[in-house]
Amino acid sequence: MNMRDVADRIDILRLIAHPARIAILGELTKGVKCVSDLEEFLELRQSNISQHLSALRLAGLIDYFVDGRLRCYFLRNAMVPDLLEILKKDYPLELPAPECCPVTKKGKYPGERRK
Amino acid sequence: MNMRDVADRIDILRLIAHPARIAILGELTKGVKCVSDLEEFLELRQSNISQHLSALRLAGLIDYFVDGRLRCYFLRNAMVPDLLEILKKDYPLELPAPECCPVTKKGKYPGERRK
DNA sequence: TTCATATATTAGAATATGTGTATCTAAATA
DNA sequence: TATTTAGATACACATATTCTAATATATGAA
Repeated sequence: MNMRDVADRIDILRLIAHPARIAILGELTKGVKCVSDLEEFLELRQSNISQHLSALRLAGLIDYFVDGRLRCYFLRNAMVPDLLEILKKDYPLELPAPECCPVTKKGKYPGERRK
Repeated sequence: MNMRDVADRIDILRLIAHPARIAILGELTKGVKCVSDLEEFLELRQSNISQHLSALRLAGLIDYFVDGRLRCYFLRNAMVPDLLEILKKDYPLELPAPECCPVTKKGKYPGERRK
């Protein structure tokens, strides 16, 4: 895992961070879906869905096979289910503040500062 | 966890999906840092770092306390470490395609289609 | 006080992103 | 062959994001 990979994954993160694309990926996580399946539960124009699918495919997150005039999309990237899970996971509302100090008030910088 | 929460988290995801902000959050995951600590290892103008910090704080991801003229930032959101971990985690290059068909080739739609 | 330091804010330009309309192609079917 | 259906693509426009430069503010030190 080098830095380039991390940069690539940040690009992927940015691509995914959109409600329609999250919804699409959520469906594809459950199984193969063709575009008209997706149209049923996304309140978006067909062309718009197609555009999102195209972007996701260019990024290598999904792919499709052809069945007659259907295009059957499926998930290709293993990071996606993990990301979707985090979006649903339960978290504490806030992490505890460092002990040294109250939040957004005065405090003492803990440990050594560099330089 | 309702839909509003998911939408909020997608917003957070979008905010985080930026190299500088990932770097900042990565540092804050290790501990409290003030702005000039961050300036040392981010190759960005001070004002730009300040802008990123401000955005992250408005979203509730981080907060700070004041130590003299330092602002000491720390992590406030528990989803962040999980996200950062995913960015570093090892994944198979590609998920297996559905058995029914070769990728981006002809195949048969698996199971029942709806409608 | 005055100065230096640490950080924030503002404004604007450049660029990227999202979406709609219209059009296009390929496959299935009458 | 002509039509319908499933889906993709092109273009235009609005909006959002990101960065730079300049300026402002607050604190501690001289």
